[in-house]
Amino acid sequence: MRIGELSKRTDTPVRMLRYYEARNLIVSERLHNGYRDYDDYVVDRVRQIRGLLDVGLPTRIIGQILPCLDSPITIHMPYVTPDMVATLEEVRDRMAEKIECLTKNHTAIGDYLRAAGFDAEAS
DNA sequence: GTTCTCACA
DNA sequence: TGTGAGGA
Repeated sequence: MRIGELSKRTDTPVRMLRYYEARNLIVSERLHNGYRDYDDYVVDRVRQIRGLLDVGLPTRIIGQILPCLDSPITIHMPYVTPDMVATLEEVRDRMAEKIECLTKNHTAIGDYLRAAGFDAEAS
């Protein structure tokens, strides 16, 4: 697919998609006319990138982490810088907080629905 | 109509 | 990262 479609499917500005590519976060082939051509798996890749970005990971670090999250899980850690470790720990903790918060609200809403007699949802 | 690259202050 | 120029 071309960049316009990828943009729609991932809800990411075309501008940012080219930016991610410049940062080596995603790759693309080139059509005869020079247009970028993306494989379907890139859609999930971009969503994963957006997810990491949302939690505060800079593209700089995502570029080093992403290869480790690829299909054949290659735990290849070339150069792990101290600041990279620090950033990851911080992000990991922030995610834990977010998960805890979500779990709490998930439970609360489930309880409410059940109490109101509208449940049917698996907890 | 779509995408491309380069570059700005 | 938004925006515009100038091409193909």
